[in-house]
Amino acid sequence: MTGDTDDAGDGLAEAFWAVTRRLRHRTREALAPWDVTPGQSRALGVLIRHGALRPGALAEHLRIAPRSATEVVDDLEARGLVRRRPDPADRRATLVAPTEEGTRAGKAIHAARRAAAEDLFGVLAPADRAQLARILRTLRD
Amino acid sequence: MTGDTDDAGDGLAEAFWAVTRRLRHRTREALAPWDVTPGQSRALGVLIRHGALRPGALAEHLRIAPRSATEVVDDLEARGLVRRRPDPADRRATLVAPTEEGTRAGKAIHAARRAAAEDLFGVLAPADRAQLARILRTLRD
DNA sequence: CGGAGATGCTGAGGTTACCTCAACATGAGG
DNA sequence: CCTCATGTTGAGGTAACCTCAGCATCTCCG
Repeated sequence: MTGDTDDAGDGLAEAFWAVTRRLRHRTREALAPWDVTPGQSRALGVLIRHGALRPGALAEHLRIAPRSATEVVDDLEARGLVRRRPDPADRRATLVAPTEEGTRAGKAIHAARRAAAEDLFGVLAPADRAQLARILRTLRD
Repeated sequence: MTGDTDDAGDGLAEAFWAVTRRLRHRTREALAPWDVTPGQSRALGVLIRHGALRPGALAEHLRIAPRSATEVVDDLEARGLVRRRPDPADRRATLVAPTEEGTRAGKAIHAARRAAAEDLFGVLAPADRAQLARILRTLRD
């Protein structure tokens, strides 16, 4: 009953994890020059895409607890990549926004991340690349 | 120079990460009934595949520090899934092997992990599945 | 208008999964 | 047999998360 999918399914998951590991490894290397943790770079990316956010909102985007967002922001602020300012609309709240330097770093990081992926997927023939993109989109939904 | 790969490369990496997250999420859910950490299940898998191993050798397979393997083994031993016995060939060393129950749990975990992947990749048409497997193997090497 | 309760941030302190370093027992070669 | 290498583990550290409690402020309702 399952004979026709046995090794295809099995090999698929295994191969997928292997490729994931490779991609993660390259991404990590590509991000090394900026000396930011993956969590920090994710946070910076969110802030650049969304503009100023409260720590709580940032936490939601990152799917971490609000208290943990405080820490990420602390770290990014210590590196001069973001700045806290009081929220004019609510005196309890704080708005976190990338600094000039943070925006620059964030964009460079994004580019490096993309380049790392490009480097890995670059070995594929254009047709395979299109196939892969299509299949991955199917799996994503 | 890069115009022809822009959106393909970009979408690819993004889609790949999205699928990875989905797969990780399902795998985590599938493993929940056993209440073992990913690290523990990896270690158990290695021990089942390789038979008795010294902590140091286990650490190499898991790519963690030897000291950390001691901890993983402690946890698995506390759950009754592995057992330590003196290495007859070297009185400094210890051999770690799955118990009967550990072997059973390890195999069940492996099956659950495979089923989770099968569940995700199962939405693909057989031809797509074959394409994906081929492309992933290319990327892996 | 004046509480009562909700909300936003953060200090304090815990957990997990890793790490390094040093101690101790044992092995192996000159 | 003495020295140096090796295998495991205790002690203690770190990073990235967590919960809980406290304080300031907002919001709404009577």
